[in-house]
Amino acid sequence: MRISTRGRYGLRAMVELALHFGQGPIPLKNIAARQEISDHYLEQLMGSLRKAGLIKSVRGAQGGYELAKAPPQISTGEIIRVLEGPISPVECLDEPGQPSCEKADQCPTRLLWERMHQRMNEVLDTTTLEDLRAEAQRLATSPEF
Amino acid sequence: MRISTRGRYGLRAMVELALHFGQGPIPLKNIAARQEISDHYLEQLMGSLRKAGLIKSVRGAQGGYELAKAPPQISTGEIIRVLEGPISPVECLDEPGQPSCEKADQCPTRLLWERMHQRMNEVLDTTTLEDLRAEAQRLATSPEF
DNA sequence: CCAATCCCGACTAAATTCCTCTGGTTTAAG
DNA sequence: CTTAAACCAGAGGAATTTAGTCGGGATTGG
Repeated sequence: MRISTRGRYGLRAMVELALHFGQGPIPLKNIAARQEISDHYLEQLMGSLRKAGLIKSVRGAQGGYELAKAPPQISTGEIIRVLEGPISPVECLDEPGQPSCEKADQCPTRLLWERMHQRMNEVLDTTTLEDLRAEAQRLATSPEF
Repeated sequence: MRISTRGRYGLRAMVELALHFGQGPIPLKNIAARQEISDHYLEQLMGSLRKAGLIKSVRGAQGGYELAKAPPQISTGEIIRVLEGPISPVECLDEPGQPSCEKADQCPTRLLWERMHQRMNEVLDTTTLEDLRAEAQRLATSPEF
């Protein structure tokens, strides 16, 4: 029941971009170094985030990545779902409309999974990148109290 | 981000036991057949549930398994955690007190993981086996309306 | 006794995760 | 124009986890 490194690293990279939002592109190498993530691996994650339209890339020398939208306009749900796929405790809840399991109408445990699913996604959709950016700033400015 | 077959199958078996609570031990073979789970595999899961004190076993002919407590006294959290281990989106939240990561004080993403962790476990701890037993009964008695 | 049933540990095939590696293409700066 | 910084794309592979299988042993009611 874990978020994998894709989601964790990717989210950290996004927070990093949020901290420098509006300051032009940040090279991947810098992010990778600061977050202690393998360049090549992070490159894969950034590719996914770019294809999803959450970040923009600038190629060539002096290039890098930047957020495609302002931090308050990006939910952590968008980020995590791009990197991890649908966030649900069981496969049969992946597609909202679809039952996807012919026994769904007769499945008592579905009640529990639906409750979990709802809560998890509620958190992801109401927490924005701005929240994490602010938290990062708070931690950096008042570290020892 | 999924509950594995251990948790899913084990929970279904527990609901089965809840439906027959107070009627003496149910043989594993019956549960496995009704839930379409491999006997041997389910045996492993029942072993874990027994060691955790959630079910009692009766050995020998006419033996089987039964709940160790009444359905309202068993939370789905107890069941799932026995079978899956701690339910948390990231490893560093496994131990409640422990930070378990030396950078925890400087980790902005922790905010998100804590929120998710709290909600997930809230659902697990407030949903009881009785809730699922009642749901099973409801689904069985009014299936087509 | 013996058949039904729980108990236990070893093993394994398949899937997933977490990367690494190679070889591009694009572009700013000198 | 050349070079080097940077992004891009996809193959591959080691380690881990998952989802079981298998074979036998222990207990007990009839």
